[in-house]
Amino acid sequence: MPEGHSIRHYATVHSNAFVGTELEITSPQGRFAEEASKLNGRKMTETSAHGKHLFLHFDEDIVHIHLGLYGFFTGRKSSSAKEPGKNTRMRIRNEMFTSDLTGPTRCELIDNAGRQDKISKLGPDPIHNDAQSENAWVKIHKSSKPIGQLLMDQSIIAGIGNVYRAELLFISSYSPYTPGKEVPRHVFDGLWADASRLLITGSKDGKIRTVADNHLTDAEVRLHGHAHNSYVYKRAGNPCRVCGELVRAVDMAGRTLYWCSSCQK
DNA sequence: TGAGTATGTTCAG
DNA sequence: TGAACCTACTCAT
Repeated sequence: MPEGHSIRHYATVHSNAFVGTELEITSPQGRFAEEASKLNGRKMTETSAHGKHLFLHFDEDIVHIHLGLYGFFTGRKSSSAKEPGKNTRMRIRNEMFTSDLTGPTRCELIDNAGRQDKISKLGPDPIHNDAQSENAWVKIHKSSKPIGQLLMDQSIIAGIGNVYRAELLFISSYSPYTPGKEVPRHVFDGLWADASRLLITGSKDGKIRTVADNHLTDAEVRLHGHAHNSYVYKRAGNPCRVCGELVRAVDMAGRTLYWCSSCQK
């Protein structure tokens, strides 16, 4: 589920497993083979994340990864790691841990200037304690595009995807169709605070969890930890957890937006 | 077995 | 705005 929370999660996992140790780096699929051979045998020095972009640092060389729609990492103890599949773009391995990367939109070797360039095109990331929410507010406050579209724009706020977009707007009881310039400051502040809280919670175990316990059904409570619960995301045609009205799915700028027209005025 | 779908980005027109 | 990219999974045939 590659929204900002998973990227932060992967940054932490790779930092804990690999930083400071000598690594075996390969590209079983071959599409990262040249770069992998340059990194093979070296030490990872740090990891960082901004929005949906992950950076694995090897001194001046940095692996920039964007998972896109399908990309994911599989992590295992090296003692129990299987042979990599033919689609494994990159395998990172030391004595203790093995991480396989599959299906990323981007996996490339860049330098620090390249990393700065990527980050400069992104808005503030609510998962960072020192993020400047003011920069996002200024852009939203000037825009006539609907807030549902603006929240997904990575150059305004980095890290929010379709799931968090739908859930954040539901939690705020706000209509996704309100133009950005008509969104009051206190609503924006609430959205930002919730985004920050939910992204940080989600990054701890790499899962999106947005529904308060008192809004879960008994069956879902029994499945807690296994079920993928949401208020509105992918719940089109089902009754809203709060008011009972049917959740809607509509197209907004090419992406499916889920919302409750009764709760979100 | 094949079609359809998905948490995203980029580029051509 | 639509297509392309990339992979895994579900569902219908």
